[in-house]
Amino acid sequence: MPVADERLSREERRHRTEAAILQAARELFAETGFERTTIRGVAARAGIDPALVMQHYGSKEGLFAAAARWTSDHERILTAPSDGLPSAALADLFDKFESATDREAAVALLRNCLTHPSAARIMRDEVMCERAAAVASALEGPEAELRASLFGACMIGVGIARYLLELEPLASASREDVDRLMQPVLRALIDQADDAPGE
Amino acid sequence: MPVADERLSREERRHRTEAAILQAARELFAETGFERTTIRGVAARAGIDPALVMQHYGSKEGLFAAAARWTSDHERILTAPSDGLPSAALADLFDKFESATDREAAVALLRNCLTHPSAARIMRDEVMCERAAAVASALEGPEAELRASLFGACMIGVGIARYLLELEPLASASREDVDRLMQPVLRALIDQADDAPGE
DNA sequence: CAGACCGGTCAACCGCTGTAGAGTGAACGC
DNA sequence: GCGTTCACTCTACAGCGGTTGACCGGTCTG
Repeated sequence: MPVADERLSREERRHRTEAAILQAARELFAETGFERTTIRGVAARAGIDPALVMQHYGSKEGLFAAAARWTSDHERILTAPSDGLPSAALADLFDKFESATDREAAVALLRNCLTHPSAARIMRDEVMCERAAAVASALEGPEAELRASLFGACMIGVGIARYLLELEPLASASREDVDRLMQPVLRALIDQADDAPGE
Repeated sequence: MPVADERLSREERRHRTEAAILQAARELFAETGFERTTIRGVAARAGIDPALVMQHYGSKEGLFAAAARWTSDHERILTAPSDGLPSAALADLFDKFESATDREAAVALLRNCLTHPSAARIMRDEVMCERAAAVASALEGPEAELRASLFGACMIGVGIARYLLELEPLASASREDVDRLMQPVLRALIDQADDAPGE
């Protein structure tokens, strides 16, 4: 008894089970991390046989790679005016972690990026690196790259504290309040052109 | 062949092997995380028998609890004047992660706090909660707790980006540069008493 | 309609890992 | 000196988890 006992075309069946597996995998990777989620657990949640997971994704690694994708639009940051950059970056973060469709995948990636090699690689090379470059290009003044790094670091910190560690009162605060309070924080990194290094 | 083939008192031997086990455990927990660290691996690195680890620490959980301790002096933050708070907090972070003795334990805790339940608990309850309270008590104006949360979030972010993900150029930047650039950032959270919520 | 095709299931393998228990020899207290 | 204690080792167990290959039954194609 796979996806449903309706009579469906092969193609349609395959598509639905792949989606079911991916959904289950995302949930478990997000909740308990890579090591503690088992193929059997994913299969059970998806209501299918463990071997089927292997058939579709090859290995647990392959499953994770398919599940923990970070779909990001750098344009939103690139096209933002310099003084709208904090809002744009925060909105991107909020959208991702409060979207019904992207949340699990984003949490799955973020939760594992400290302990799982390939998650760390994606996080470092595909997410942070490109975003930092986008931010840096928008910054003026000295040490643009370093300030962009710190910008990214603060964003990671807020994401982890709010959505993974769920520290209060940050986790329950409204999106607007966080946005308002973080604005001057991030702006401090943008407007440091005058505070030249002490040479 | 335990600690060394010298002839030592039992007490001394016990003490030395416990230290060797703890050192090996800290390194591995810090490098590869809790799940990928095996008792056998720890024992091998310490040059002793796996069963000995169990005898000393009871279980893998017990070993981790002993290895990932966060020794922090909140006084440094509590006694800091309001405008010296950023420096104090950053200095505390730097000291911990650049100290030869504390680094491994701190990395071990931080690396596992997203995937390991007890590490998450320590991080949330013992580290962040107390520190946030200390920071909040130093803040004035509305939303002190929320601003303290964000303060902590940024600190976590910098720690993770610099010492775990090792994002460049942040990871290689000098302590002084990071301190200088982060000062106005953290100060923005402290000095927001006037930007009252929009009511 | 017959044979290939393919999504799906079942049962099993095999290596690894946490953990337990019996045993050993040197250090300790008397 | 002598029995006890204790750090330490060896061996083994039991369970789990990723992965595999044989098999089944409905769907597709000519």
